[in-house]
Amino acid sequence: MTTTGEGTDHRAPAGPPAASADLPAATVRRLPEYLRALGALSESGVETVSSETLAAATGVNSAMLRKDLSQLGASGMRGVGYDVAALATHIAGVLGLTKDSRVAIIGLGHLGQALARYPGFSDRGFDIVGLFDADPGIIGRDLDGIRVRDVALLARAVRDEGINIGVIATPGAAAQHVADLLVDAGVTSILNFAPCVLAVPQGVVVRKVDLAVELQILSFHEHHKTLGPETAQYRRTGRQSAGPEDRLRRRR
Amino acid sequence: MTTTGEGTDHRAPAGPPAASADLPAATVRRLPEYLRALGALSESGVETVSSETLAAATGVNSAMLRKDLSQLGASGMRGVGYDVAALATHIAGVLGLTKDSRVAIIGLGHLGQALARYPGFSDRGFDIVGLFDADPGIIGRDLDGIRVRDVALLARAVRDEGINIGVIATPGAAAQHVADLLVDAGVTSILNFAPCVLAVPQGVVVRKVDLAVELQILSFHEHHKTLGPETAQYRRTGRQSAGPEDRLRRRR
DNA sequence: TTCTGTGAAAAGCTTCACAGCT
DNA sequence: AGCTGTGAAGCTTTTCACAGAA
Repeated sequence: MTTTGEGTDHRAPAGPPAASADLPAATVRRLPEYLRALGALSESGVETVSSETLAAATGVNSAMLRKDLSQLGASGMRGVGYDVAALATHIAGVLGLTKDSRVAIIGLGHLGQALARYPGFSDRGFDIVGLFDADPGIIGRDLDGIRVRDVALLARAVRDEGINIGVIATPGAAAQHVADLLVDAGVTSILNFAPCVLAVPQGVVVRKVDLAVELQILSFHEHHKTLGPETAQYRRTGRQSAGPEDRLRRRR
Repeated sequence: MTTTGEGTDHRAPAGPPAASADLPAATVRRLPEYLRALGALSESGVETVSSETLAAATGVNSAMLRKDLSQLGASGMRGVGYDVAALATHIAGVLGLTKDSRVAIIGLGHLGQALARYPGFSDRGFDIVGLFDADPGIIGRDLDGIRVRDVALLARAVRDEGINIGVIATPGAAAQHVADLLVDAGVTSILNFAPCVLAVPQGVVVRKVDLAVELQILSFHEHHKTLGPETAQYRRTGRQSAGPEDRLRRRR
């Protein structure tokens, strides 16, 4: 996503600070991983880290990590590495995590409830400010201090409460309707857990997570393992060296 | 999004018949989507479908769909399209869904419990046969008829009960240990929801789903919303999921 | 010396455009 | 006519390999 043939030929000479907008999609996908690994390092008291070490902690190639970071405008110190704290701050800034996002979850079946209570969201700067469902049996319930409201109130809540991310955890049949409500109310970022493709206008970003799809992909690999004994080469999963760095990771 | 340990495959030298093994990773990722759309079509009574229609239902380009299917060895009828039922059967076969997989979920916090009850798993041929946790307060509980067992019993259960997929939904700190248990017991397919990179031997496929990562990617796009929305790229409604995000696009 | 930043090459993925079957 | 199957082109992502800063 967001790719442009950039990277090398930045036309205007006097390059400003450096655009962190318009990064390659593949890079953006990896930034949260880097950020998480940096957080772990920071908690261990590490102050600087080499691309090699950080790459190992995130499962990528070190050259790619360096390229990602340089595209971001971040910079390390040759011969030394990257400053853990500064880099984390920089990445958080690029990801827009400096201000908390306001999230609504629509659909509070088992999955929606689990998402509502998932500590990883609030831990990483996402405020869950609205829970909505269409089932009268669920509306009015309290989940960790947030009351579930009728989905009919969604549009107003989006506007009044500054909600800018919608998480759809409804059954597939309701998902498009909910997406329409969100989009009409002005939400332009949607995370969709329903097993269906959503139609949304340009400018609205939808990311889809389908848990069953993940299992089916595993099934494929499982099914084809018997064939080509060593034709398929799975890179990266293998450990390269019981490096001293990976054993650390304590409390989140 | 999300993925880990994808194959970088080098095809075997001479390609005899037409293997459905060794498909490009990108193709494999789309197969479950095709299958879902075919299921929906089938329920609507549709018997044949064109690549254009099926592509629209899954949010991909029709040429790509055709290429995916031909790589699979499936074939349509020129001038007509694809037989819905036959194609669904074929894809299910390639994905190895003809025999049910046996799944264990380790870690039954909110997320694990939601996964244990997620109907999309059993609906699509995944039997959840084991639930494991380390917390005595959870061990012994019954979730939809399955009793949560002590994780100390995991290895034996894997062997005795033919478990071939492990789903890790523990906190990050416990995930590597659980992965080691699974691998030692012979599991070669792991779905990891814990926010950490797992080290596993070659041959073990790990897919990672990190819900917070998805939100952070949305945050990035939300944060960088600006300029040039004048690139009509996908007709009609927008695109879906981890699709191309484009913007500047030179004309040729 | 160590380790970053980056051209250049390689690999992979997607789209185009059209030949050719039904 | 309608639609598939596919070579070729274009684009993106990854990896290599090394110049050069600290």
